[in-house]
Amino acid sequence: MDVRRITESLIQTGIKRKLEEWGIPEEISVSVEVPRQEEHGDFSTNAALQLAGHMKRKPRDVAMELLGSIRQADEGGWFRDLTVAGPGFINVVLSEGAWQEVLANALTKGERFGAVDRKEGERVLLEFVSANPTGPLHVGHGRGAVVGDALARILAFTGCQVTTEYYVNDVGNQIDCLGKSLYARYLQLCGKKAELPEDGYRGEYLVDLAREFREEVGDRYLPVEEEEAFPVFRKVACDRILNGIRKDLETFHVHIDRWFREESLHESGSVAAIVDELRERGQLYESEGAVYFKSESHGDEKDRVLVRADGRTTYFASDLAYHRAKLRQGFTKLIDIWGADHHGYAPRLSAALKGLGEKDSRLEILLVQFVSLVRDGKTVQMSTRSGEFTTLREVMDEVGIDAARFFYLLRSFRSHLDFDLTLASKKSNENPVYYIQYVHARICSIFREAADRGIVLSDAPPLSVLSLPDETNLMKKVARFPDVVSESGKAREPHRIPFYLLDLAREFHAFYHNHRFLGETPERTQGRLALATAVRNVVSTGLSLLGVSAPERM
RNA sequence: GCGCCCUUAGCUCAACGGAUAGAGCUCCUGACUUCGGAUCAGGAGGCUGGGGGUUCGAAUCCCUCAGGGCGCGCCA
Repeated sequence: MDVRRITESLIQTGIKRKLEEWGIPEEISVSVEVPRQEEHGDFSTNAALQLAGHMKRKPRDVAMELLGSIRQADEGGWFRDLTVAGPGFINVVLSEGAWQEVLANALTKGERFGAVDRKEGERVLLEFVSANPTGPLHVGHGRGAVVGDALARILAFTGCQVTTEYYVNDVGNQIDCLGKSLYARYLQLCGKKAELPEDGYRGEYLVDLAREFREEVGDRYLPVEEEEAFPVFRKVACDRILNGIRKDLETFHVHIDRWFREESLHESGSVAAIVDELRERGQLYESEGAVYFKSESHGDEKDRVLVRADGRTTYFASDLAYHRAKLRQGFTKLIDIWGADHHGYAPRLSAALKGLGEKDSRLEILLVQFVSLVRDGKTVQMSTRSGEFTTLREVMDEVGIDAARFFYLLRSFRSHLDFDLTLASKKSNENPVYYIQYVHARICSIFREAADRGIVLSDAPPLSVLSLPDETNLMKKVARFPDVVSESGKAREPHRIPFYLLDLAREFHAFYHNHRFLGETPERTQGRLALATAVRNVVSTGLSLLGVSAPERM
């Protein structure tokens, strides 16, 4: 039950009737909003402002007529007050009964309040992290991981069928280079002089890995020819690093349903097939021995190589086969979450889907901007190649899972993030994550105290006693939750939820300070405990959508 | 050079084309004998980077300039 939806439909009904009367087709977009200012009511519509221009009438006059029609449409007394304000807005105040009805619904639904149960929701494949298995996850990957995971939770909660997937780039030059780097490290440990490849991976983790491997196999690969030894090292490096990544994500409570290996596309012949298909569709041509895809004609800035002069396919070819495979599995929406450094790649992929005759609107690419770490007010420098980077594991250890996830999600992923390690690791009032968790702990504490006093919340608490402005305001905040979650999912903006929760927490803490939950009249105590229950449920559900725990004690 | 993203309070950031641009942190001043002070109340802090345009209405859309980030491989 979404207050906004109910309100919106009543307003729309009223407007529609009036439009029919006036003989105006409903092509004008009319919005129902939650005003920023409380004095402007619970909801507000700009309908009259939008219509007045077309009708060549004064907005306020149009508003007056619409208002009458909306009032008529509201047969059940959902609205308490309708007024025309400012340049011609129609402001709406809901009746107390309406809010109480929502609260009752929130109590019935419990932790499913705000959830959408849809049998045939959109089938979404959400692909994220997909970091090359050439090193441990760092703080940048962490952001993509949490954003993707939270989005998956939000979409699932709002009625989508979501599958999460990690695309493993386990073939190609970079993996070859990784294998060579590990091989060099191994030889070095065996006391042999060996140089890392020019663009090799210099991180300390490969030395550790080489040591671990040598402890298992000893010097067995010392006399083996490089060509023979190399594939072994490549596989060992790739597998073990990927294993580390799996563990990191697990620790971080990031859930991946499927791990999709690039190599499987080669094994199954999908890559070759996609090249053939594009050739049949007349999308390819040869130049200087290489095969190009005509991506420029589909909106990319230039044509791209699919097959190199030496006959090997490019990463782009694999990626095409990969996305085609995803679409063939019946997903109606593919969401890819990429690091912002890959943004130039997006037009190429959409171009390719068009070239394959697919609707490119089924592909949505979200670009997550970079993360800088800040400690004690100073930026921590990072560089993957030199191996000087802060790993996700280190951040989790330093600030904790809850705080790390929360800090990642508190900002729009479309903007750069300064991750303040000093602040995030503080277990004090400066740290906003505890402000929210404290609401939950506090309410649990109230119920512990209630139990001690022998007070039990009844199944049908008298909600009509909740008539104080502070009580109504808290109810209103609770009632917004379904709308916030729904919008957060539609806009692909998880950060709206932490902001909402901070807002709710503020409202609750203020209420707590000014009123008592226990010790009033029995009816009032029942009503307030009901309200507290609803707040606790919303906080708990909201935090779970972020993958953050809701502790009973802190 | 070309392309994409960003620029909002001292700092970090919000704001579905709407009305007087909001939070947190920092700084200052206050509050509880009660259910948890990881709390609450108040104050200070802004020409939304500059300039044009569209609109009844612009932080938001368009153009332009300036500053910052990131791309522009037969790497992935």
